[in-house]
Amino acid sequence: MEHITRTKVSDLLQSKDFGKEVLIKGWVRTRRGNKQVSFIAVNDGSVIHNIQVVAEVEKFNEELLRQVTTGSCIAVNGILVESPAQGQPVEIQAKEIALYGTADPETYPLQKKGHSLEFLREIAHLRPRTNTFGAILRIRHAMAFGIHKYFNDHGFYYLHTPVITGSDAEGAGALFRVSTLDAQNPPLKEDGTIDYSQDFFGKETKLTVSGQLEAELGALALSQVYTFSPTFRAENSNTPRHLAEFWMIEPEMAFCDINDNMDLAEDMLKFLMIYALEKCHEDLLFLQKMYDNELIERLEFVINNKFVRATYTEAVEILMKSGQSFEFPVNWGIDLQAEHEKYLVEKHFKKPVILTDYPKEIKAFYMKQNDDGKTVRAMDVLFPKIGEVIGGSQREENYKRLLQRTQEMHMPEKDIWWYLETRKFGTAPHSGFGLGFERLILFVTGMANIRDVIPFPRTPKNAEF
RNA sequence: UCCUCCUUAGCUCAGUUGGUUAGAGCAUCUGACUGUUAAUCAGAGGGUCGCUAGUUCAAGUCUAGCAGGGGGAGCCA
Repeated sequence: MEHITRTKVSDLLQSKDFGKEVLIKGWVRTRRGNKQVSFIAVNDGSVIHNIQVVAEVEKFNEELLRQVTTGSCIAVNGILVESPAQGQPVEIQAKEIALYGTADPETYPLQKKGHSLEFLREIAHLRPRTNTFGAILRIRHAMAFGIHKYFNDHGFYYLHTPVITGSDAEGAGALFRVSTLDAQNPPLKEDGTIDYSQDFFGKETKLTVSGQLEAELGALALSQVYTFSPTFRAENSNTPRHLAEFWMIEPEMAFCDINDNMDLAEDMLKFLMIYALEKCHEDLLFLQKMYDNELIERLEFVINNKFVRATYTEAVEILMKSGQSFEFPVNWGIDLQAEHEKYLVEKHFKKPVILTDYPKEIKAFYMKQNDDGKTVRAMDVLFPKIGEVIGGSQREENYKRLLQRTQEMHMPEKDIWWYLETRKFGTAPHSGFGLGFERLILFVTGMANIRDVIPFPRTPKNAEF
């Protein structure tokens, strides 16, 4: 059996080496047939399609064939032939079948027929074996690889930012505490509060919500860096667009203003859509057929249209003149709600939109203030269907103005003295943004729930697997 | 966290005004079929109706609480 090397199913399906002896290994999707012949569909995850193994029943041990059931794992040695039947270009005439692992058909939860996505979430340990999750996971890989490729090709350095942080500097939401103290009986200070000076790091530490502040430190030395890292939010968010643990991509560029920043965001997103269409065409076709019949059209739409750029103030005017009745009334100064963003993207502009120059009160302390004294150089990229996919800004590089904003927003200086020092020592104009990786994957796969685009989702009340 | 809907067989779902022994399709098992494609055909097995309490002669069905899940909203990426 092991005298030749294994070939991946993806390679065999394209092969024209008829008559050649091959070895495949994979998981059985279905077996059907009659007393004379068995057809075994085998998938090894290399491609969405299965390879059909044809076994003449009389040549094999009856007990062995009986155990080749949906979900079992086998190796097959045989001859690659052109398939005489419709449905597949090639198939394997089996000479030898080895069984690596059986799967009791009475208890194996995956059927050959479709399952609901909700049910598959309950068996996340097995759902990678479905066509849907095979496709999603291959696309997810391609997008991760594409992101590294894009930044590498554009002269960015991949900067590894810490996952454990001692500051809540970005203020992006509730944090998970990281501690080795005895939760039953923590050391207390005289005032009854927990004494974190006795904790592992000698201070209270959390899981990061963003690598941005550290990415800025990198940009102010290497000019162009990016992070691609897990981030954590302890918000009790129960929506199809939020995870407690998700991956974020954060480029940060010195000598770069808000317009350069927008150009980069648009160019990178378009590159990734093109990359997906090129590298994952069959998986996208499958997802389009099963879940979202406008998927490829939507990806091409993003590629072929220039993103609309408008200021927050212009957007507010459009919304006020729209005649729409919104649940949240519109006036200058409000944070735009999902319904407002949806109207702008899907009804008014009908294109991806980048909004800029938001009121400083609703944006983070580090964003560069405009000369009007009211707005900051923020930018949000809004996509159809999923809303905000990117949030970014030009950063405040002026030490005094940044310090003033940290004080106004009650940022503890002791936590971010190092960040402020970059503005004291060789400061430079710089910009960056954050891209939620799973939101990107939602858009590229056409999936509706973010729990279905990450292998093992972490959400409130759910850390199984 | 708020609003709303859902929870019945392994899966997807029916189940009438509360009323005898809770149904279907698929899956599984058995059998038939000389090349199948979500194969087809025949038969069989499979259920503490999410949990707890209550109303009632009687609860899958009505009420309350709890748990889990979906959709919408907020927080955001």
